[in-house]
Amino acid sequence: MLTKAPKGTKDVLPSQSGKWQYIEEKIRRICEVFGYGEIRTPVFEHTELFLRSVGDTTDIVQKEMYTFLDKGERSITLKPEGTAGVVRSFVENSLYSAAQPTKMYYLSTPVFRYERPQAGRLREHHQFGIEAFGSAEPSIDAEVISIALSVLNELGIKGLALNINSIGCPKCRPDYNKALVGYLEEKQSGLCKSCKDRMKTNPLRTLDCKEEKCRAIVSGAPKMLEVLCEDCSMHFEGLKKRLESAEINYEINPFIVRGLDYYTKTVFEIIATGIGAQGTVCGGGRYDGLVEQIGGPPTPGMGFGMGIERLLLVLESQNIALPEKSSCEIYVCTLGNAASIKGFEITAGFRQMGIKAECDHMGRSMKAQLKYANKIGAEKVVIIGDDELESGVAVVRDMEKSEENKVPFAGLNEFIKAGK
RNA sequence: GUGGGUGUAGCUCAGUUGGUUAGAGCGCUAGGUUGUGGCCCUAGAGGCCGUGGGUUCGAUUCCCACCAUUCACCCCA
Repeated sequence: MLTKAPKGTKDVLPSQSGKWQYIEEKIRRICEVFGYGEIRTPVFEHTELFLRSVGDTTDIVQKEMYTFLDKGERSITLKPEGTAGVVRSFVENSLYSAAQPTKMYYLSTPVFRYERPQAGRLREHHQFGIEAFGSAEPSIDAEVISIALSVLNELGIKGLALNINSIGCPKCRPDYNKALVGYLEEKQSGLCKSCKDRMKTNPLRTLDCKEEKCRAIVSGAPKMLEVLCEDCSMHFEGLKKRLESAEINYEINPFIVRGLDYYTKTVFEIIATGIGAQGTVCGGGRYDGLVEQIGGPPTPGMGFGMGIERLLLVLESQNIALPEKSSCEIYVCTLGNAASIKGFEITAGFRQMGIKAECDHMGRSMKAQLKYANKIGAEKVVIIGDDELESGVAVVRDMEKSEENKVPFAGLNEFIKAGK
């Protein structure tokens, strides 16, 4: 137990962290191009924030949060999603008083949910996310969605499906809910138990029930898209037009509703096949009432979350190899104590020039040192033994070509630099 | 929270129809040159056969429980 990471958590080992860094660099560049600035918010927030934003009837809040009392008796929760903290910060720091829109991203922020782990699901995972405040125009919806797609394209991922839908606004959704509940009540006897509950608490959620019998019933239900109010309908049309003009393929999926209460109008998911049952790599939507609900001025918002671990699963399933950095440019091989000291000095000199250099720390034989140098992918090896110490001239071996040169100690830096 | 699968070396896995010292490949360490890597050869280190209980003369093997892990449901990134 002592030497076991908690259930649903994973170490990112040095052999893997290069992939993370590569992805993160790509994402940062794309966000910059789109004009989004990075925001970092705390790993934990007041529990109240999530109750109010995510919604206290949602599964996330009801059974998945890591909540505890701190020593000052405050109820604290490890963030179960990325948006709430950013909204809180937006309000707290009065970012709404600057020129709008406010466009922000967060990267590899840890997110916690107490769930049973499975393929593509962890108790701690990491998200890249976008939040854009202040614009009610579908233009920003299209921009946010295209950021997600840019990231996926840039990484060479193929064959993902963009699903979009509109779930209306406080003006039109109540009417729809009424119509939906009316329809469901007629067919009530055929519904599963949880759908019967959902009819009362959150009827929209029946739309994405996985039960065969429910799906059959729900497929005949009235569609939100058919009863959107004028405003929502125009918004959705505006989004579609912009996606089309950017040649972004999408599918309208009236059954995606999302499990967080704050969504309005646009919702979307980007779905991968081939990484197990949890195929949603990216999900998000518009949240026009959220800022106000948290105590800020009425401010529209739009955003998404993307799971880094799921992204890595997709890359793996599509056999996309990410470029690896060369780990060692120069290995300094030394024989004996005096040479070891000189080698340490020479290694330090290389490092000061920004060259990736290593030396022996194991007191190994020359043969073993060369084996090791080969194993870590050293491009060149500088060899220093008694002869070299005496003459002040080192042997520089090119590992790939198996060629050797004699180079005076004083000229080593120049020689290596010239060879690069 | 519910259901199924799996737990033998660092990793991937054999194996014991219940019987003395539990195996392979890879990896690791050393050697095969007195100062030269990759290939090859040799040797070595490394296992409470997940944990606890039961059956038995005897359990890593059979039974039960627990734990871990994995896949799926619920839900989500």
